[in-house]
Amino acid sequence: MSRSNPRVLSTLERAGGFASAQEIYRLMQREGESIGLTTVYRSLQSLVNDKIVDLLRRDDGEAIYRLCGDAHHHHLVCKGCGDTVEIEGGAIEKWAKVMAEEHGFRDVGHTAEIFGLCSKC
Amino acid sequence: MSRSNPRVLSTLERAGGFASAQEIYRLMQREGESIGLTTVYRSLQSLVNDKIVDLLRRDDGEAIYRLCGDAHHHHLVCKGCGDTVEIEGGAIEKWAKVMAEEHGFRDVGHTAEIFGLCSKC
DNA sequence: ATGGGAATGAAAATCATTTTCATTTGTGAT
DNA sequence: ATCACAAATGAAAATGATTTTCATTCCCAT
Repeated sequence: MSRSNPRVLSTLERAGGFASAQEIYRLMQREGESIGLTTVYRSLQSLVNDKIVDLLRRDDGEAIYRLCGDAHHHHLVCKGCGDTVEIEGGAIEKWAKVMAEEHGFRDVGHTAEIFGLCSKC
Repeated sequence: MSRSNPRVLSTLERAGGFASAQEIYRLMQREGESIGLTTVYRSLQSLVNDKIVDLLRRDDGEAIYRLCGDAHHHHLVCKGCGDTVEIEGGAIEKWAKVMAEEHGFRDVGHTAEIFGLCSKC
């Protein structure tokens, strides 16, 4: 077990709260921080465990980590600049619950993301 | 460019219409079919291009391919047995559209999956 | 100081996926 | 049938993210 290296979290924040492990590593290197890739991965894992960051996937399958508030929410992501807005998904919660019941599923969770081009792109 | 090897599609069907490239490859081997992993990947890519199968991601980032009907729809996936139900998502379409407009996004698409335990698991 | 557990990181291992490239196959023209 | 050329195939190597190994360093309580 290991605890998160605080510089990793602070770098993720500085990156706009949205980056892959590799990107965070490169960013820290560029800024002259001395850290190993292994530690970046371990710190991010631990942050995910502690539910301080969310783990999403890029289209190519690469893991991206996103700093999150406490509430359950969803993302509106710009395909152009990667800008992300946290949005509320009351409609989804209801939909998921109804669909699950209808098909006899229990213990359900869900994912929902919207992606498009933001006004700037 | 290359066209899809029909045995790949037929194996995906036989697998319940839901499998990763590696699984399809192993399955074909077990059944004595002579095929290369490369061809499996190429065939699946081409099927995705032709919109005959959907490309999703496992939690670990591995690509999974799922045979699909024509209509836009979502999935209810069992975490236990992998069983998948295609469900309709009218509520989501509306939600996505509203949220996008609200934040000035255009050209939007979305993903939404529900996962849980089916009645058998 | 000192002993032990936690943290670190370099290097190797893993694993899915893609690329390269030489070979085979299919097809159409002659 | 034969030749020519494009498409398909697959073995092996390359790539790239992530994980594991393991030896070293740090830190803290005694």
